[in-house]
Amino acid sequence: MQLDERKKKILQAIIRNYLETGEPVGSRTISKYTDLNLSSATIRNEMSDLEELGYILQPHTSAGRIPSDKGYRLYVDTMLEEKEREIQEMKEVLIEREEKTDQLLKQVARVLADSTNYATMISAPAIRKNKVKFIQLSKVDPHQILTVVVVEGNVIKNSILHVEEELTEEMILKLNILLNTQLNGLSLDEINLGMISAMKAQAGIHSELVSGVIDAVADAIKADEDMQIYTSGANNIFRYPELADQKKASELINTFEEKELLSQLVNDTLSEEESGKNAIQVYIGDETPVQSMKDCSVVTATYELGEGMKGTIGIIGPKRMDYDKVIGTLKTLMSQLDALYKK
Amino acid sequence: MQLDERKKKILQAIIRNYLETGEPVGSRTISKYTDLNLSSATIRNEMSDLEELGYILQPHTSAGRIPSDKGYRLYVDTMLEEKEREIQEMKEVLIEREEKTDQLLKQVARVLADSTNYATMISAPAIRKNKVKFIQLSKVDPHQILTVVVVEGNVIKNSILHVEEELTEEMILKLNILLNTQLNGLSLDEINLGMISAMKAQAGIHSELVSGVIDAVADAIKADEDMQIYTSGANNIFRYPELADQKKASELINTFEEKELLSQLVNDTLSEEESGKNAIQVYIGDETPVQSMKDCSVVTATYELGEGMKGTIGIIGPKRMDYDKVIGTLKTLMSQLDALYKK
DNA sequence: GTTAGCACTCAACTCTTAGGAGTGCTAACA
DNA sequence: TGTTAGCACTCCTAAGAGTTGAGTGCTAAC
Repeated sequence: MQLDERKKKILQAIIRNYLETGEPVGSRTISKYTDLNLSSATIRNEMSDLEELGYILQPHTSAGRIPSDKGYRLYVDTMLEEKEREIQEMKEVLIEREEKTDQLLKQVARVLADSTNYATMISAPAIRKNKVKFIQLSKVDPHQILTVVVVEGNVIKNSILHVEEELTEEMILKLNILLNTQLNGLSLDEINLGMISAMKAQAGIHSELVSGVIDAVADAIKADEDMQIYTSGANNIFRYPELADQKKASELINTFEEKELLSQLVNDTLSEEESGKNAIQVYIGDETPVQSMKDCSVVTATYELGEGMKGTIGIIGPKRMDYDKVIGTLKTLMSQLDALYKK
Repeated sequence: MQLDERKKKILQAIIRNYLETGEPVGSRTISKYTDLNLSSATIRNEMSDLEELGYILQPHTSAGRIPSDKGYRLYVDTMLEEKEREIQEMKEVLIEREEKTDQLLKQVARVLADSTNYATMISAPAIRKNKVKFIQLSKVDPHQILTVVVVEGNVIKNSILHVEEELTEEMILKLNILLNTQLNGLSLDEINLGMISAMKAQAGIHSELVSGVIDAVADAIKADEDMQIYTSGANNIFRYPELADQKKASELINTFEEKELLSQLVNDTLSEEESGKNAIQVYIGDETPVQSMKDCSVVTATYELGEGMKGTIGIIGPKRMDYDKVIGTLKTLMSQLDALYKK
């Protein structure tokens, strides 16, 4: 059996209707509210075919039909590309120029959640491959040394090291020079054991301090291992009865709180994106890398804040989410983030 | 009418039983499962009195009784002080010595949530009154100056300032000395406009840079304005049917996600604590400063990480939470945090 | 002051019923 | 051959009736 034009139209009508109402949709509804001018009986025949093809399914006999994951997939893949979206006006006001990236991200998550009524997440830009740009030790106290490491993209990381014996200013200057000349411009992969022991040798009695600093550098570069993820609008899931029952809600809420699980989503999106796919990914039902979201759909997008720092935005909602609107909104948002950092 | 010893015992029995089961408790239950040796009829009379006194209430005629807020309050205030708790063994292993305070706090929240089955929150130590300890400017790029500010308690804050014309190393050294001599040891309140303009005058053409640095200092000190709060176990609320209905759950989840609301709780706890009250606060029902928690009980405690840096821990659960256990756990935890930072 | 007994209340559960939405199938029509 | 009308059938849902059981309040007796 083939999926002809009429079947596609009917499928589209079913999905549209289901997105709106959340109720299984019957043949009579389709017959009445489309311009196909077909009787409900004909629609029934077609629907029967569509079910056989796996695009829709019946929750139980004598209920209407609801889209299957495969149906949603088709909808998202083909029907959507027909018309490039009339752009959803984003409340631009809310995104003021903010120096602090994390503040900005939180705000983006919130605005998105407010305007879509879905749950949202956003990951801070990953900086995995960045290089050391600047290292500075300073004496804060007789026994405390402040280490500051700046990596490319101006991500700053610092820590305080405790030293047993007081260091002279001169010694600190020397160490500063040593560290900067040795490590500057290197990424984490490039700093190997040989280099470290050579540096330790040069540092003489302060070799311990050197290890401390190296650790700090390593920390700074792999800061994204415990990736920062901001979420908002988790309570929106209660808007959708199919997600609001206790078991599912509890699992989802948990996923949102323990950001570790969300990072799978981020990683998956980033790797998909790297492999040349579209910047916007749609995961429907079981396609998601996060188990607890198997009853949801997730739309993710990759954004870039210049200098190759990439982050991920995700919108999590019911399978019957308004794909049109969500994808439109994400596109707008991405171009705005882009514009923001072009400045 | 007076609350005699026997009434107290019956009230206690009612509350205990309700805490366990979550179901309204009837006279017969009390008659059977206490050592009072009274018939259910007598208990009924007493219960009727207790209801008149406002300690218990009936959800509807012909249901058992449940404790009122007033009843819980009495229970927490008096019954609990009788026996100082046999200390709940905390999974000490989980609290490893962690350099990073925020990591530690996250872990504490999680452990608490796991071991109590309630939702938990923990606020990072406030550093409002701390003083500037160290300021350092360094040139990262020809046009980028890194500012590092360390305040007491070793909280470090940094930002990158953009400058139009390149500064010489010498100039930076001069600015460093100027800033450190002027600002060292001052708290935010003590840095006034007069000082700032005096410093600007001394900085000459680099007065703009000075304002930048001052801003950074201000940021560092009032970092707690957007207070860091970590939460865990929000999904535990689904364990308690009386909180798990959609409306309440949605509100609670939202409160947990938008940490702003929780900060009211933190502030209230801190101010109560400052006014000499006990270190552990119990908010029952309407007593809470956070509207959305009016169907919950909240137990909060203040902890101290040395040097006067105080934070708050909160446990949020149903009114029928196991007050005994929660308070015991909090006490243990606080002494452990104490020990941790005595080291 | 305590207790036994009894009538009464009310939520919760079960069972039944009716209604309605929707399907699948068949036969007739263009 | 595709489309349609008609009809029997399924199954969910809501509403109502009846039953059960826990629990109360009151009274009278000990």
